[in-house]
Amino acid sequence: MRIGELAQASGTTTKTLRYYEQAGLLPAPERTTTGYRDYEPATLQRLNFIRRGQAAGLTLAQIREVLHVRDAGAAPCHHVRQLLDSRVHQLDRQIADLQALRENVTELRDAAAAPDPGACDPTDVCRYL
Amino acid sequence: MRIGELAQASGTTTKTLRYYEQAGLLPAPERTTTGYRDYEPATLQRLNFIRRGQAAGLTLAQIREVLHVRDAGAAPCHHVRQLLDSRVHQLDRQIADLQALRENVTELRDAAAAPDPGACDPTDVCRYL
DNA sequence: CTGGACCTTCTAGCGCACTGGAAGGTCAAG
DNA sequence: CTTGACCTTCCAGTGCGCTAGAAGGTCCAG
Repeated sequence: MRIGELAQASGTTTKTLRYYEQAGLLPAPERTTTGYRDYEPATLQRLNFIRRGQAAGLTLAQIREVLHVRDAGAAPCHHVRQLLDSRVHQLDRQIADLQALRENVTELRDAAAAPDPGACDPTDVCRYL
Repeated sequence: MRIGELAQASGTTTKTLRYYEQAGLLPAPERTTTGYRDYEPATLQRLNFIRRGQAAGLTLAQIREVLHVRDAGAAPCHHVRQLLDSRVHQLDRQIADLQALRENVTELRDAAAAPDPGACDPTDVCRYL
């Protein structure tokens, strides 16, 4: 399987595949006599795993670690469980932060929407922010 | 007011102040005869405005635009109102996205927490993701 | 044999908001 | 006079996940 095929099959680009290899997410594949990369079909599973990890908001570094655990022969279940758990907590924090921010920005916007356009203080930049 | 003083008064660093100048957020200040930057006290207001804008999640590019409107002599109220309004919508989208993601990741995590550690398919990387 | 699609490596850039460090000038206290 | 804190400019790097482009080799259909 050449890189272009794999790119198409996995819905990514050849650039990205070479980048993943260099980043340690994909093992260096066999080469044809002329130097072309020659991937095993199983690489597709690996790429799908990477995509699922990304969809869950994991970083490539985290995904790479899971893959390395797997490559070392161990079942990464425990590791994955921990990652997902801390990701949920992180999302909770992010959501709470954004909601608080939304409150503040909404207040500012409502104040700015109130009719009183002439009262801006020349010594300040803008009384609405 | 020298750059170090201003940095301390505004709770930032001299590096950041020079960066803001280069990025068009602060006007180039006067210089002493020996080349030191000599800021007007009003710069502190400007920096506070920048900080409030950042706290609302505006980018420096957006803040810079508001400042330029102000510097051109116009009241930036309308512009600020629009920025805040689109920022609220953006936050709504971000929050909704994160909440949906949280649902998905929680499901994955719960599946991973279910007791059945031996059933991993060797042809796949991890059945939990 | 030619053309075009594919492949290779390499270097460098994106956006964002800084941050670090080198090499040098200035200022004030002791 | 020296020390150390401050200031100057300039260049380069951070993290993240790619993306762009150059210069060249390979493969296959017509």
